[in-house]
Amino acid sequence: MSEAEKRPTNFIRQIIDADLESGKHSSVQTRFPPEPNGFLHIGHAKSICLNFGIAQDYKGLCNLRFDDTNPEKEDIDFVNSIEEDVKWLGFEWSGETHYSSQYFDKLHGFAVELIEKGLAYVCFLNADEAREYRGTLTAPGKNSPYRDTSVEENLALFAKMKNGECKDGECVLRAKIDMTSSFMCLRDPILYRVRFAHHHQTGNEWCIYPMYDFTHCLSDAIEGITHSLCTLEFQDNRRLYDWVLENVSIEVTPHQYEFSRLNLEYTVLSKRKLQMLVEENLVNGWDDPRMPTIAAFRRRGYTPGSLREFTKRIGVTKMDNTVEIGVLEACIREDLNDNAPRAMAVLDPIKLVIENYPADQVEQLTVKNHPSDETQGTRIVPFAAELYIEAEDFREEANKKYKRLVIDKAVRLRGAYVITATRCDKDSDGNVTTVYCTYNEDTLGKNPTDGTKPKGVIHWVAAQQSLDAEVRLYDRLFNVANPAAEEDFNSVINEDSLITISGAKVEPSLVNAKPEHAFQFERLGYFCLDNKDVKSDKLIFNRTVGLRDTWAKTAN
RNA sequence: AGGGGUAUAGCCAAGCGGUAAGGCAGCUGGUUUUGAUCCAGUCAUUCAGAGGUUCAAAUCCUCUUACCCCUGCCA
Repeated sequence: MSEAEKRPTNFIRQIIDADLESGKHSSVQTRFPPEPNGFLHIGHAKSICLNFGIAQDYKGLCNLRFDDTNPEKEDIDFVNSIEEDVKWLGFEWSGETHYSSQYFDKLHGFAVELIEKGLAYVCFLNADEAREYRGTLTAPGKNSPYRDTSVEENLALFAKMKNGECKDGECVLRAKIDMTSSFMCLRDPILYRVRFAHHHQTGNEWCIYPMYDFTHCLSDAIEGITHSLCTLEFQDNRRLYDWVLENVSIEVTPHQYEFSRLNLEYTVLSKRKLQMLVEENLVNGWDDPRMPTIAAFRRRGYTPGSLREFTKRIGVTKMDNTVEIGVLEACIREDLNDNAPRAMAVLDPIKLVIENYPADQVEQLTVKNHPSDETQGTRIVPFAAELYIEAEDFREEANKKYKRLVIDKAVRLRGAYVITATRCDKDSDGNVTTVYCTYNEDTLGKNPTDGTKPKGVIHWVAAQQSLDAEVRLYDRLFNVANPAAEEDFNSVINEDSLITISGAKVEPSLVNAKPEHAFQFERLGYFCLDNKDVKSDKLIFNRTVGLRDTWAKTAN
């Protein structure tokens, strides 16, 4: 990871610096704790880079821990995809993968300890009753009628819960804290619920499952986490996090710190909403390249480094924020401009016939793979009398601002000769089908000897030698900057978020393209071979991102 | 007066009592066989607002305002 040059600074790193200096901690231990109930998205990448980045920079460790306390919503497939995504992003977790479910025995023991201390009780209030007893934001709650059950009886009841003698939802184990607290999460929060569900890690061993607030802090403590980083909505929960650790017999090292979650314009970043997009078939799965998931960015041609750079640029604070997609695009363009080999592709081909070029001749031109990085070498590109060029790169007539092919005007064919258009053919609808031109034989690698210099450069492929390709052009999924605020997604979906071009022509060297490895199709943007779909008769390319286009901006 | 948080440029974001970093976006020029890249320049007399302390305030104090989060047997 070469981006380690300048370390980011943020309030969490400042806390760690202080903790290290004061001797509160001698080393740093973090963790990334996803629930395996969906795919990781760019918001998770922020957390991953924060946690693993801190571990790297401070020579500490970072665990990967699945927070798997809700078996009904979780799945082993998500465990696998999450591990894959973290590795792909370029991080290695400390030791084996951890699971909160590994600690179910210990957690149970701590629950028993709380009961013995008179700090937890089994409550038979149903969900509706519990809600009533809880009170509201402005009104205090009232004590459960089961709050004063004896320790002995609570122990027996909890044992029944554990032994499967209570029905689903019949009762819960609650902490005895304060039903009048202004922190709602301190109004006797639920620690355990009864759930006869098969768990992807523990099978049918348990029929009671611990809640997040009870599990997370203890899992952190068990693993020796020093700095437990989470998002802002858990700020209130920190009081419960600390309460549990203070009231149980465990060596306490972890402290929770909260940072703001990432919001990105023109997309949604909540698992629930992403799941909705998948289930309603608004996209083609979690890894549809229009999704903001790690898997989707990967499929689209984003590099791990570009995503890491993005998380570095957006920073870590406690301020609510919505980042413009331009920041993300700038990151991937910067990476790919330096590293993606160039190639030529024509998305909307029209024929170009060079009338003074020998009809049966094919030249094998040597073309640079990168305009300024010589180390990327060269490749062979065939040149012949019949080529394809982009339909929008030709006009019969145009003003001086149009720097492409116009009748009686010259342009450079990228990496080849200077040509001058002479005439064109059109179909019955008036669309240009073929452009005729002459070429200047003495312009390969140099400007015309008459001192003129063509004002434009256009890309091309040789007609006979080119390959057929399908090209998928992606754009933002939503038409509004903040789709999450919308009640109905369907009304703000961008109908042009995917444009499939089936008749593209690409240069022959692209037979060797590898999935996910982006090329710059000159003058068009960055594209990579799709890593999933395959067609026998043509290559399938995804557009990662277009080139910056200041001309399009002023033209419109 | 429920509680917990946050306010610095269009969007992110440094700053931590000594006179407003940086990135993205934008705007001006220059180079260029990609309308890309690259290069140079430009872009907050002011930090949500009002008071106060100080030689000195985005930084400290007081009040006000706006926005976000909290009433799952989700995480």
